[in-house]
Amino acid sequence: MHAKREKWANNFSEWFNEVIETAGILDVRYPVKGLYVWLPYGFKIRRLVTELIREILYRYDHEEVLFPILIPETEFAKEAQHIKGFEDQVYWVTHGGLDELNVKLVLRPTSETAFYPMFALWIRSHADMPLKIFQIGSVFRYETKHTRPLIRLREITTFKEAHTAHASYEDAERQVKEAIAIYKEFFDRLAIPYSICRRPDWDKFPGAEYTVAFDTIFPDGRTLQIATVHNLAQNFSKTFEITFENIKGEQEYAYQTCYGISDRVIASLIALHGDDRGLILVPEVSPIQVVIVPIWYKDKKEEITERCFEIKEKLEKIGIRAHVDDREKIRPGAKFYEWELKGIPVRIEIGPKDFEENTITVCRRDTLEKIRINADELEKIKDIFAEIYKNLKNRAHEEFNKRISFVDDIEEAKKCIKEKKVVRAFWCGEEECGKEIEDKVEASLLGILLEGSRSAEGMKCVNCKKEAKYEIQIARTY
RNA sequence: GGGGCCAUAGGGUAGCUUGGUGAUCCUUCGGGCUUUGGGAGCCCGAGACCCCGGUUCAAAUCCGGGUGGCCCCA
Repeated sequence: MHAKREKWANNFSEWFNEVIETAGILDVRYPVKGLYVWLPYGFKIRRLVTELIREILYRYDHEEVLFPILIPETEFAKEAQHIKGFEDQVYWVTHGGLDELNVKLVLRPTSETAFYPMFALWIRSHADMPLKIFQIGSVFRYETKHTRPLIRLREITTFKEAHTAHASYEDAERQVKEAIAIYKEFFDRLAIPYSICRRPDWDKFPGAEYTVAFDTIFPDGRTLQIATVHNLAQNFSKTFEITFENIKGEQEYAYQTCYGISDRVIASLIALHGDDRGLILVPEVSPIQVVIVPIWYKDKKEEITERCFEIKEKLEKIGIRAHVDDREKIRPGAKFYEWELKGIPVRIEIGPKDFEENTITVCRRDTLEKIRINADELEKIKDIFAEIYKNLKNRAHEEFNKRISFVDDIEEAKKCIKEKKVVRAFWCGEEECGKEIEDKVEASLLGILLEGSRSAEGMKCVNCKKEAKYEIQIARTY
């Protein structure tokens, strides 16, 4: 059994905005368009999510750094494709006090042009590589489209970007695969389903040789790009003079990759697991994993409260983040709704009956199922976490798969898109034909499916009917 | 990229056409008494016309501009 998902399914946009505010994630009333305030509860989720990616990146030998937010125009404009891709969406700092600056500064929209002049100084020989570093911080983009909390921001506050340099193209290719593995683990642990596509050339990162992207599917049928991995080859190293002495003693340009994830992970976490009662958090990133609500009864009040705190301590001893909600003015029912809205995976109730019989009443947020267990069997809570994770993951994957339609006719593709589906079809690989597909179905060609794709052998292109080379994914996007 | 709608207490609304003491129900917050196994009841209290300019004796209301929000189409 699960709580209803009617509003979530039918009126997603409203549901999302409401939950973000009422659950205490963001305050959207900050007086600048596209900028929002992280509230304490949202900030805790954000911290746990960034800790998770940090842990994985460290395990894969990445080192963390922090670069300045301002980039001089002279560096920013060096790479022709890059500036072309970003010039219409950067914020400029043009003045220092009343003086006009000689060299204007951009608020970084991404940090390649901040990192790479330093790479040129740091890298001297093949022994300095692979160089793998990352940072977590804000980037700024002057979005002209409709801004949305966590989805389309003017300040992306949680941009987790990694930059690497390598002594060979092969090693950069290996790094692309490693980055994909890192992101797969990250999203898997958050129970977020995704597809992995190689973006078409006309939609790759400005300055990259190619771009691989992770997309998930939202309840309204639109896809959301949640991570990208770029092979930069030698494009940036040539403009930023990042050279190294190779084994043969020759100077060579470095091979580079970069990859990033934004606040959209948290948007997905909220959107994909929630229901009409609010959030449902994956236990690993829930600021409170177990909330304990005392059910007071006349003369037993103090003993029951005491028991609650004993349980909390025992839970903390076995590594569970627990909280006792002992607010006096709010009745238990109101507390239940509030913690459900916030997505706390497990609630424990301790009332007079539990007190007498040394039991606790355990309620799961995902299924709302209530059971009573012995108060000495707290290890069982960990099993319940595992079950919640598994259940959320299965449910999200089912939703994801339900949204995908396999199509071999362009009219049918158009129809499916209209019905809020994500389309998979075969494609000849020609750019002209690909753009024609986008025009015809009024959606974006997300790219060539890299994982879980069907063989294109003997298949025909969905549009031109010539020999197909790849399976592609087409969708309306955020 | 194009078009439309909107802004009044923490949230949701009425008032605006026809300028004249800013109201309402539901809610939020503070205080008090009774309560507590799924959103408690009663009493008392707090809190608002988005910003800048114009018209006017007088602007929430009319006019201009700005900022912010939402929706539809491409």
